[in-house]
Amino acid sequence: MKYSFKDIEEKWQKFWEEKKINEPDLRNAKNPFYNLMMFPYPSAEGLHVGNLYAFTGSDIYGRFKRMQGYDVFEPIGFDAFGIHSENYAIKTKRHPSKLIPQNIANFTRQLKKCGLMFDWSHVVDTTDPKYYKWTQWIFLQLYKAGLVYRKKSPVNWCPECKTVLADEQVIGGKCERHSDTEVEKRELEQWFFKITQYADKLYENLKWIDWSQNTKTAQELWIGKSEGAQIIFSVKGIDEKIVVFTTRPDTLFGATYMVLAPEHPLVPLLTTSDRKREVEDYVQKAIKKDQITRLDVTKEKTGVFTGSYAMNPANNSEIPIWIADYVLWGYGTGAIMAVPAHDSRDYEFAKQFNLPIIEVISKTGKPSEGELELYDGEGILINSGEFNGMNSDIAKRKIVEHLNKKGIAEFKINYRLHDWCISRQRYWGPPIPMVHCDKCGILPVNENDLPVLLPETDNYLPDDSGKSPLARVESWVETTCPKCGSKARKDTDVSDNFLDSAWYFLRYPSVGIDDVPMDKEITRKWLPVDMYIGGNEHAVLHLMYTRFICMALHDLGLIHFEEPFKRFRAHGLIIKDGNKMSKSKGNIVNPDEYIDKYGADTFRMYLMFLGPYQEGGDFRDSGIIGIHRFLEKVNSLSELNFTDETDFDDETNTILHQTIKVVTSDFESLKYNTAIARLMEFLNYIREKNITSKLIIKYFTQLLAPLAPHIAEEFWNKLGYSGSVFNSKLPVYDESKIKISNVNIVIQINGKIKDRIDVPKGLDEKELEKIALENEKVKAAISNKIINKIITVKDKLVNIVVK
RNA sequence: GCCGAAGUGGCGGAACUGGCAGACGCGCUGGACUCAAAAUCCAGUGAAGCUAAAACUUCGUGUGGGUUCGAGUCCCACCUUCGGUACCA
Repeated sequence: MKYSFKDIEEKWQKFWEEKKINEPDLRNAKNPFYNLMMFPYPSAEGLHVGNLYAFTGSDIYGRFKRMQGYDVFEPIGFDAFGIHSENYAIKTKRHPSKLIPQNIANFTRQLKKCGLMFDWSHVVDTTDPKYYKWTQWIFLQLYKAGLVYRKKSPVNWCPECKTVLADEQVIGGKCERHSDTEVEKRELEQWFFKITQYADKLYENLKWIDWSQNTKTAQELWIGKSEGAQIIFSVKGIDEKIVVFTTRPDTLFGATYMVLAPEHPLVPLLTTSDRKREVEDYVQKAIKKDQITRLDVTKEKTGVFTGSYAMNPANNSEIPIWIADYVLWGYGTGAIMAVPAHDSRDYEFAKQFNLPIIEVISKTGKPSEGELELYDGEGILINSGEFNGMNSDIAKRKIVEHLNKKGIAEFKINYRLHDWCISRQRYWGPPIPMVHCDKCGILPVNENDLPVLLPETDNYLPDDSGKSPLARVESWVETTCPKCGSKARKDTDVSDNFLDSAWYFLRYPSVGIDDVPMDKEITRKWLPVDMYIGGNEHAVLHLMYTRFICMALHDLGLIHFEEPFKRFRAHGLIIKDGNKMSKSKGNIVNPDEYIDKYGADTFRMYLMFLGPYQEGGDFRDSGIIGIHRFLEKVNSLSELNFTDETDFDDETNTILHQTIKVVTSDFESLKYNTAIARLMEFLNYIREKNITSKLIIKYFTQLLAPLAPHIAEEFWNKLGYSGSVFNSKLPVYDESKIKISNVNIVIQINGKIKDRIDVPKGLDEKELEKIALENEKVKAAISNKIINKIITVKDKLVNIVVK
């Protein structure tokens, strides 16, 4: 019989939808399992193979859990606000409010063909006022908790997007959305979320959360916790202090100069009149320099002397104060003590400007001979007064303690992480729910007045003014002060798209309940998420922001957990012809074509067969046919006359139960490629042995179901079972049925294989040895040699070592 | 530069705690079926050597060393690719 995948897939998709097979009872489920995948941005181009790869792998896991008896909730939604959507709308000259619903409809149509176990009754669309009302509400809760503030500071400005960006959205000095647009620094007043207040918790929890290690490492590096000390340096002849941060207080005696970032506020004060011109010149240039050149490590160091000197508190020596752009205003205190002997950057700078280099750490405890080379490791202190001879790790503590008594040093932990700049000067996002009143200042909108609706306007293009297009919609901007009632103005920025996605999964189970963002009881039942699968490109974006938001909501008593995901696994990337799939490379694959040609089951399995799910794979058409043939063979099983046989020979039992065992554990560890290989082997066996037992076919169908849901349902039905195969329980393997009576052991001489023979399982070492020595090939090979020793491994091998 | 992952047939990839390298699939070769082709089925398929054929021998998991009776797997040094990060004091 022909494998008419089209009919089969349509039939079962309809069945699932009509019977609400994939809609668990969220209030009464006994055994909840929340299976989450990263919701897509609904692009106009439609569903991408990358999306489908991510979804399919997650879906297989969800279906697998379901067949283990869980009530699985597997929702989907659309991350439809944001610059990406808006830029596309601008490009194609269609208003985002018209374009996005079309895209969502198209995505929905495509997704419904892919055999995914979505609960379509709980869809989130971030642009729906019923959703973004609560996004704004979360903003207000954080504001009330003191986690939101407004500050004028140098922020990242993308000249292409014409908006500010958070640090996480600047990739290598370029805009996340425009990989060839350099981000500029602009001094603007913006809203920030105090994510740094949670820096330590974000960092520490990484030690126990069950996430892919590479994701955790990325976050660890981004948060960049470093332990050290702050030390105060006084300035000669001026009543000012310079505070520095260092992780190496043990090298204090080797500090031969200081460096301030060009933006440091003390710079004008420290500059002597004779140096003024040079310094101002340098500062001007440095600030103007774009990020890329400034951060280019390979270029020569530049800097300028201020004319002032500081006192090294260790030995009261005078050290010159310099300004250089290798010191960053955004990190630590924006000033350093430079220890050229033991820091590569200081070393380079000192060489360039002929500054003194004093060795204070050496491996031996004695000064190095010959020309002094950079050494940035640990060691023994020299040239350090009373601390000489001390180990650097002890000296780190002692020196700070010593200075602390004088009140000029303290231990300090610094983070690389910066506060999250949340405002965007764009149109397509939730307006920030704040009001500016001349009398009362800046106030939050009353919660009862939410949502602050995004105004309809055709004049939504961003401009270079540093103001959002919303500022141009006068009628919308005008409002009344929530406190005094007089005329006031709405905040005209919208919030970052990553705020929308920071809490979408909190909303899913409560979709349809409109008086609260999250129903308490349902949230307690379903959250935190049991399994989250997604791309690692969000390691320091979405995955960091969402942890912060949950921690904040937790501390506000709004949710009962601080870590949103019990498990997170990053899937690999699909590449084609050695490259990431992208429009610019012209190697985009449209899943529709393949699904039309081979069916969703084939395409799903093919994607999973490419390689280990957590490592990704190389997309090439040629392999699809193999999976399609496999499913055709599966389909042809339906021509069998099934028997009720339930007693099988040892071989069949062994293969059956081993297959169940291995496939089940492969599903659990997301090794879908080997699970598929196992099922292929099993099918080959069934065909070779002409097995017609209904029971065996049933087990096979169940194991196949998570991978190829449509054909599995069809078969389930053909076997005479009613309802959905996904309401059945996966078979559990029985170890006692795995009977191997004979094992194939290897006989080696000096580690080289001479023969392979079948012996009964469980023979002891002596017996194996005897068999090996009686082997004809062995006899021939060792005839006149002396046996040194014999190594036997039970059920595996005998190795005869001869001279 | 630093951090991480990986390098296995013609290709995608298997190989549990060191113990039969190349599972499974693609491709290719030969055969069956066919007027022929496609599809399907059967057999073979790491390389070299030696054979009429088989048997057999040698080599073989990026490179070079090492540990071990035995290394794709462990250790050291290096090379390459991919990903992340980038003057973070």
